[in-house]
Amino acid sequence: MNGKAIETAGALSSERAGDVAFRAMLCTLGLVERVMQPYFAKFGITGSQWGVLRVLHRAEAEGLPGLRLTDLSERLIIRPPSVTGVVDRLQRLGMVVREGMPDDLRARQVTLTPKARRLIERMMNGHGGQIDNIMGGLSRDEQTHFQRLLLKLNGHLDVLAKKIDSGIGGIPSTSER
Amino acid sequence: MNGKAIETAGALSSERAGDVAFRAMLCTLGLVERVMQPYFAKFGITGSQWGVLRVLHRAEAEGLPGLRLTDLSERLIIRPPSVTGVVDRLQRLGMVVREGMPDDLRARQVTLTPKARRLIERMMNGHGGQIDNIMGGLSRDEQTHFQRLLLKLNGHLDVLAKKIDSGIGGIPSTSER
DNA sequence: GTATATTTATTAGGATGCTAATTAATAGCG
DNA sequence: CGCTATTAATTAGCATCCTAATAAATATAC
Repeated sequence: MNGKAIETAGALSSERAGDVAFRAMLCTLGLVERVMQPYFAKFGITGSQWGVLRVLHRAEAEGLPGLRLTDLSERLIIRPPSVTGVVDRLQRLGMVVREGMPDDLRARQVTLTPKARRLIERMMNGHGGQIDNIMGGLSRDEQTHFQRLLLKLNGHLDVLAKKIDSGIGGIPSTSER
Repeated sequence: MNGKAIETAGALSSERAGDVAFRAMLCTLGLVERVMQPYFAKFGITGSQWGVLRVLHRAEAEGLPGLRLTDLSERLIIRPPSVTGVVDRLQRLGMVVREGMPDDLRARQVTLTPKARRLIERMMNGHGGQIDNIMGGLSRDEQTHFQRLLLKLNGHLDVLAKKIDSGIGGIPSTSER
């Protein structure tokens, strides 16, 4: 039940801005994934795996030696079971380690290995160029504006998502809106 | 190798606009999917399945009785094998039919069933409200602007994606940019 | 006219994401 | 203290997406 309705985002003149924007957004995201994929493949990992490495790298910069699966779940905005899978594969690749935590035997801390740190170092170099490559369709000003709109939209979506998570509210059905 | 590196899109002040925008975008994608999923589930289908139904509905409006798998692949911007899967499940749900084409025995035409048309009718009613719900984080003007930026970025990404598809170019490696 | 190339669709195998249900450990309440 | 509720992580089962490899039919080339 993973919804990824990507469609070419042509406007039918009769449609509202929100509608077109919505479809354009899904379309954009599909394209971004498609363009990024070969890039990550060159380093032998996937985009999701890079996400984990990146978050762990950031955590280190914050002074944290590692993160629990739950922390990763929160920072990556994916559910715990999904984290388990990605971390499993990263562990198989020798990129991370799962260590039991003394003070809470339920939790496991995920830590980067030296191998992962070397990879991150290597990837960080070309990363800016790759992003520029992707975002190059927009001018600097447009990128800034785009960013502002995205962050605002994200704030809104975050509220919606949290409502859904807490079971309350969710989505107003056709009849009650 | 499906890349979906969603991360919370916080800006580290030291980062460039493109970088933040890029992460915000991935983050948005994740949130949109998460919010849309329960909505589609209420109708017993997934977002991807809705994508197919919607495209077929549009095709009908264009006077086409149905579309080949390849046409769906192009319009949905997903690879043919993925289309096969989604259509399989829609067929199992009794929403579409695969018909052999007389003039080209390789191709199969996918057509909506009356059941699908009834569902589409029903979904179309609440759909605008759902989109408004999602896009409501932005004002009308912002939505319009957002749309403009997205379409522009899409044009750019389309070029990149086509380059990758044709094997030419691809991604400039770290050293050659 | 036959051999090769391209197109259409599918299968096989891997990675992600989700929900629901489980297991184990910690917290909290009476 | 002991029973219950919550939290952390995992497992099981679906649905999507992808790439690579096949099978079948059509197009093209010589």
